[in-house]
Amino acid sequence: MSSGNGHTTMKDVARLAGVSPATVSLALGNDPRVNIKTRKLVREAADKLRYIPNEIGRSLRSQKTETIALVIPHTSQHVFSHPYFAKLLEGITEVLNENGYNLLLSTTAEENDEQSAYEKVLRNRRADGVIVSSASLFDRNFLRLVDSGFPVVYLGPWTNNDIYTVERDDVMGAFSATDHLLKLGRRKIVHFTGPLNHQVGRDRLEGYRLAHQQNQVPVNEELVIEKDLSVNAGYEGVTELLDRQIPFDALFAGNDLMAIGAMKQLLERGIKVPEQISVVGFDDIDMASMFHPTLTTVHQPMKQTGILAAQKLLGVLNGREDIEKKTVLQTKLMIRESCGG
Amino acid sequence: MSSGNGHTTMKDVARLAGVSPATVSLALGNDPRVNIKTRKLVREAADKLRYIPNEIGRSLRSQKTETIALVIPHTSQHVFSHPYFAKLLEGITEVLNENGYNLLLSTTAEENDEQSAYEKVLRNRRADGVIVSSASLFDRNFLRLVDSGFPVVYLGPWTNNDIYTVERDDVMGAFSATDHLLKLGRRKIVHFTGPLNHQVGRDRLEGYRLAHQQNQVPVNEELVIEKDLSVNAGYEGVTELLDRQIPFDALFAGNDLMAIGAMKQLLERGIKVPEQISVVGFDDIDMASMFHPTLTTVHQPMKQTGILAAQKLLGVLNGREDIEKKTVLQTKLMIRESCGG
DNA sequence: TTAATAAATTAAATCGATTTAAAAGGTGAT
DNA sequence: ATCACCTTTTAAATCGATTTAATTTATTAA
Repeated sequence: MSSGNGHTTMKDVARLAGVSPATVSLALGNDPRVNIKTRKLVREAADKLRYIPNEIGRSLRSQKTETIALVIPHTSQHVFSHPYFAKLLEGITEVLNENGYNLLLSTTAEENDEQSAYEKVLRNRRADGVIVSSASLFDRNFLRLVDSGFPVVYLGPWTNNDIYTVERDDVMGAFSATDHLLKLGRRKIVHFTGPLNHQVGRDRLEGYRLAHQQNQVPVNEELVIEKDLSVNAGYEGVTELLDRQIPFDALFAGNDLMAIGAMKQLLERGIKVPEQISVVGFDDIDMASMFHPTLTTVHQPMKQTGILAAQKLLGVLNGREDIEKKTVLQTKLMIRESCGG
Repeated sequence: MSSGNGHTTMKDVARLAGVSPATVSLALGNDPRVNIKTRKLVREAADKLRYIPNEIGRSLRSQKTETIALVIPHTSQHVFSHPYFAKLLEGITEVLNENGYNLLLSTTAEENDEQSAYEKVLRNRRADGVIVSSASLFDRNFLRLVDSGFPVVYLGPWTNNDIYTVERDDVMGAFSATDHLLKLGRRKIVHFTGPLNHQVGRDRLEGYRLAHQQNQVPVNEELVIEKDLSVNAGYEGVTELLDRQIPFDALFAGNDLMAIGAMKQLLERGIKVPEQISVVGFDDIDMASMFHPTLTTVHQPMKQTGILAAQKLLGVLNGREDIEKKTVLQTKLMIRESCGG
């Protein structure tokens, strides 16, 4: 039933149909140059043999892989556990499935130049394009990738108009959260920022400052604390604040996980949310509304980000000219119980 | 600097080094047949041109892709949002990265025969092997895949010894949870099962029954309720029980998400956990200990599952003979606050 | 019937690597 | 100088498809 190692190849179909491999290729591609009767003949032979084209062979010739890579730069792998990642993946796979594309998931533990996820996947030609999840600023591997002209969609803010991006208005999101707390009369608002070597963290901090400025409330720098975006960081952040007896009446956490960790510790210390401390998060993960009190948070369209990024990349790959470089998604403050008022 | 479309190919290296492509291939493979001085020469030329072999060409010839696929059968894509998936992915990518393998993520929305994730990825030859996340029983596409002899590691229980599996002792896990509740004196224990067309759901139900049997407590079939494994299912499950005024004093949820949803609804109805109702979950997701009360649950080693599955598959691909067909991971009851006692 | 033209098919090159078998180059013994 | 043998290099086939250019077959016009 097959030629070589046990798989049905085009040659097998050609032999059964009594035509040449070239005809098979054209016929299956429904090329009008092939007689309609021959086309039918070939299709029947292909069906009978359950022929599925070998994508590797096809890729080599066409210089296309019908695959895109999602690159997550040198990470502690915990990203996977972040709900953002799951939703992003949902969106991406939905679009890719609709368009018959495959998804290669690429991570690198080290920042190793040679073996960086960028070098590996891209120059390998294993994917036609990449979606790059927000990298730390000034990663030179990433910059090299951009320079190389390889199709990239970057998830996050980018200063100039060189590359395709899907971003959130983090400044505005953080502004709305902080502004809401200020309007509620809170004046000592702690902000747990995410890592400040990522633009996300910087932008949210900027929004926090902006809200203070507009409400003519000075920022107490002691209340701005850099943390990583984990539950634990939130938990420990509150521990430290309480132990150091720093007074505060609200917390704007860099993301929901931190907010959840913080609320946990506040609860354990017998501090009432929102009566004593108002808490606001960022992301609006599914769990946000499962806690008691339910978490007020800045909603960001995570799945939509994945959808748009994938559509954008496919658009670029298909040579469409009408693709805008920058897509900015708006956030929305979801007011629930954790901030009171 | 390059031959065709802008990428450095082996021919380019050969030209620069003044040797034939064949020599380049052998030299870079460090074949002793090539003179040591030539090898050095070639390596230098390759470095100078920043040559990276085209994996597609290599794959076509070697019939290997250095890629494995994680197949998630016809799913509502919500799987991604389940913490189990994230941890699994962590484990898998860790092993793959160590071994220079790529990961292809493959899902299918439909059960469509032709386009099933199995057909697509496997017969395409885009991956050397697959890890299949627990499928619904009797999926004929899956059975066909197994028959084809394609390297497969299946995540979940399998009746015979035909295929490589990594499984949990779900029966035992569910037993320990239920037994614990019974030992606490609970007699009307609700069980929200997961979908019963999956072996997981069946096994956990079996453990639930077994515990009753051993404790000589009859099972009230009205308390066994089939639900999907979501937060919402747990929430609504409790709503229905309360609305139908079915008395119960404990709940063993098929997973933590359901338990969390259930606790949410109990809280809203003013029913105290664990004083009035004891709750136990299954999985031990990170969030389990963030709730109040903290969730008693059956721990399963999710990341370890990924690690073992990946190691097993790579072992099979490398032709190792000492790989055991079946690996069964043990669970562990984590006693926290939600069940009292 | 033959020439000109159109339609259908196929041989062969190509994509980028690997690998086998053949060729070329060296060395030492006789 | 010749032969045998070993080392090194390379030509050519191969993997499985696509596509161009050439060939074969069919159709129409004269």
